[in-house]
Amino acid sequence: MGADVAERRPLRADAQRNYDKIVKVAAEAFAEKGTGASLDDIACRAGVGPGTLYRHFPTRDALLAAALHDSLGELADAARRLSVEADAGAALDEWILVMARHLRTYAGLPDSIGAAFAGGEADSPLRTTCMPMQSGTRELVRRAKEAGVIRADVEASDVAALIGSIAWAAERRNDSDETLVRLVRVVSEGLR
Amino acid sequence: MGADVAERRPLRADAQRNYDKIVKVAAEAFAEKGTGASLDDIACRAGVGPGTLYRHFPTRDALLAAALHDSLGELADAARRLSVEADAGAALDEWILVMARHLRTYAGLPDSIGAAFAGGEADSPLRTTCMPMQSGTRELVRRAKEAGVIRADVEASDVAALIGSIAWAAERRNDSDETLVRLVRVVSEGLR
DNA sequence: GACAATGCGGAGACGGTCTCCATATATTGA
DNA sequence: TCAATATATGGAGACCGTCTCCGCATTGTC
Repeated sequence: MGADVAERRPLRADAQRNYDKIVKVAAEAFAEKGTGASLDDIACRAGVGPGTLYRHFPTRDALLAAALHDSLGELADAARRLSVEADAGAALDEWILVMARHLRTYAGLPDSIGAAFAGGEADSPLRTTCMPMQSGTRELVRRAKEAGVIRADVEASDVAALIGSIAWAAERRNDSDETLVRLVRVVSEGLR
Repeated sequence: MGADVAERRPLRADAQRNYDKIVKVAAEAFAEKGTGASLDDIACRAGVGPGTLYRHFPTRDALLAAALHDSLGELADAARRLSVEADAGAALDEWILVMARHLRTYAGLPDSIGAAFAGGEADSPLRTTCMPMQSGTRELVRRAKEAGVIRADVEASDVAALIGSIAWAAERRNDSDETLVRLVRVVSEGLR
């Protein structure tokens, strides 16, 4: 949970302590209540005032990005690994599944990330943090197209949207991982 | 916009007038702001107090169901027409497209309907109103399976979930109808 | 015209978001 | 060690949306 950030000035010791505590509590709250968890409540549970929370994290997305920071690293690793996999089709299939599972970390995550990418704000912290998701998808789709294993009339952004939508549906229905796999397979097959 | 309802007692004349006006205004507001439009604001625009709105429509879903009432009828017609179509595969494909388009009537509609079906409340007015969506999907999937044109390991509820998720994604990205068709095709193909 | 029965409005409680600034704490350098 | 300064804090409160309650108004009926 080392949510340390390379900022202009290092934070004052007490500020860093608060920052870390807030991120830790936020991760728990998001896991429990979904991405819509009350921010004032998170501040309270972290033992700080609302003002403190909002100075460190001006928007909900900023806090969400911080809470997601570590696990997003793992996803970037997966992207690197899969992009050198020999079988481009199988690599894409696995990527889709890994992504879909990842988007179930918190209830509402596909919504939050979808909004961050759809909204105009290009410098949204959540968007920045989730860049590996986009770039990974783009790269793996590119390779799959190059290998001729998926149809040409589908864009990488479509694949990203489909992954998000599958995760959204699975969350809505509280699906088992087994069911998620079934939904993912429909999309994977449909891309062929 | 004949949102008349067969109730135990006919409404008093003024009450019926208010009811109709609220539904009319609500349809506009939902179209403009999505399913999350402010209810107090709808009441205000309809020239009634919040209390009046909440007595007629105890929940947001109840109002949404009333606003959707008419167009849902058209959908039921489509279901009837398609369920006697000779080509069961083509019928299912068209149904998926019709449904997906319908779910874009209001921003947030897939969310609202998804929650109504996922939530425990079996007598939710939105759920009741949207029954044709579920039964139509079930029937068309049944016929397609019988004809052997779609894979056996997919449930009707999976198809319903996939349709909703496509509509969700299309809304998020503000997709053109053309793009929606592309996404729908991926799912249709994936079911084969 | 009078009297139920029915329906209405809007004040206000509640909970969430987010801001502002007087106060408190950490850090620095003499 | 102890100012002096830079930095960070918390919580009161403005704002907005939801939803309820109940004194008052309107309608339908005899």
